[in-house]
Amino acid sequence: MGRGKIEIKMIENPTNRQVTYSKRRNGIFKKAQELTVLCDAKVSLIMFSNTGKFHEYISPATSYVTKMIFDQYQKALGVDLWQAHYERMQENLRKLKEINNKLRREIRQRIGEDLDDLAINELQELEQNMDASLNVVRERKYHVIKTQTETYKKKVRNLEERHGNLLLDFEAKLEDPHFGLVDDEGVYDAALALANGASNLYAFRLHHHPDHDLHHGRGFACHELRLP
Amino acid sequence: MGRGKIEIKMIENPTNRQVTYSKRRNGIFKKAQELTVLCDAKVSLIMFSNTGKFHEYISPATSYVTKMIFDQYQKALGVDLWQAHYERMQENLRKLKEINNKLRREIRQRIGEDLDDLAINELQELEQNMDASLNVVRERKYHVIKTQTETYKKKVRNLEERHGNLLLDFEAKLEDPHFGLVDDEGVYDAALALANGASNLYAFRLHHHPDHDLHHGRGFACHELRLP
DNA sequence: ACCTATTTATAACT
DNA sequence: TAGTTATAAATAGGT
Repeated sequence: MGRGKIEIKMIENPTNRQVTYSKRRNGIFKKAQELTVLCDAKVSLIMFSNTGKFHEYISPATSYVTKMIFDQYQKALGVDLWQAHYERMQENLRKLKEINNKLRREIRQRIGEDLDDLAINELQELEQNMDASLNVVRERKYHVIKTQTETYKKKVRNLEERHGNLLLDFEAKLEDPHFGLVDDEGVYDAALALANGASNLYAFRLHHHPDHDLHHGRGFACHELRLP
Repeated sequence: MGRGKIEIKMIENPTNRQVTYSKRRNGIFKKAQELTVLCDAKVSLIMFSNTGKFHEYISPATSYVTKMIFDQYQKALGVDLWQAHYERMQENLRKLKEINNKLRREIRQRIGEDLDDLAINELQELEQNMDASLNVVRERKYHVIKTQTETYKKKVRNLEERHGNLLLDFEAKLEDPHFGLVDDEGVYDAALALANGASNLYAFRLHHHPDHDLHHGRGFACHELRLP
């Protein structure tokens, strides 16, 4: 898989060999990593280049069973393949902590703390930055409000229209000779039942996550659709 | 690389997972074998499926070297300490990553990104929060500007005063009989030399980082103290 | 390092 | 499980 097909035999040119080693090593590591994720497998991959350079990929422990089996295998061999992994983990941990601290500091400054060691131009920059961001947030808020308001308006209009149609329909039926009704109470109950039963058909579900809805919006919907 | 692209995440269907494991395992083994030949490398590849099945590829002449190196690792470092810390480290790592993501999200929101999944009340809160923070930053900025301006004012006032005293002193000396001077040119030169020489004593260094100074502040100071 | 023509691996299907 | 094939991914050779 490349510009040309190659025969699988030792690459004589040391430079090419080194380049190929590096590329293919990364390829294999990537595939090993994918295998651990895709198939919940445990992989230990250790390699030495012909120049003696050492590289490895040790998959993190995945499922409990897999880890146990792997541990047993290690025990049997008396080999701790985890050592290098541990060191890499420590390095990761260190880096993450560092990044974390930077992030925290950035947030603190954006909350208005920790400003003492900012120079005047840094302060100026931060202020402008925050001002711009605030505008973005404001615009988003207005957008959301506008969109939601329009959505609810539409839904209410729709509901009202359907409700009105129903009542018209019902009235029409009242005048229909096939629907002669005995007394006022009966008329009232029937109308109520029809209206209520029908409104279930129009109960609107909000499409996405419930958290996405305005509280007042949900309250409204519930109220409109609650049965007596 | 198949009929469709797949996401790298655990394959839920056990049958598919098994099939993929088997195929990809063979793919990796093949690549490992090719690497040993092409690049004269030593590879040790051990894997367990999540069902506990064990497979390995050990390139010729590798296992001895590999074992030796790992034995050395073990000897050099207290292996048992590792196991005790490992679980906690993993937990730490996980938590740190989680916190990191939260922090990043918070920052992104405060930068005005990632606002799409905020509800209207959350947006409202964010906006108020940012507004308050922005005010804090502004106040801090004004405070810094005010403080620096006053400091510079004081320094300038001090300089002017000293300079004035010097000139007075010099004039006094001119009138002193011990300092009889021959001609106007001489008087002028001497005064100039004294004034210039003296002003070096009062050249003020800004205490902190150069970046901390107002640009106009620096420009001003340089101008005042530049020698003719 | 990066690019891309080509080969190779493999996902979905049988 | 083994084979087929359309497509994604890896990479050989080049810059």
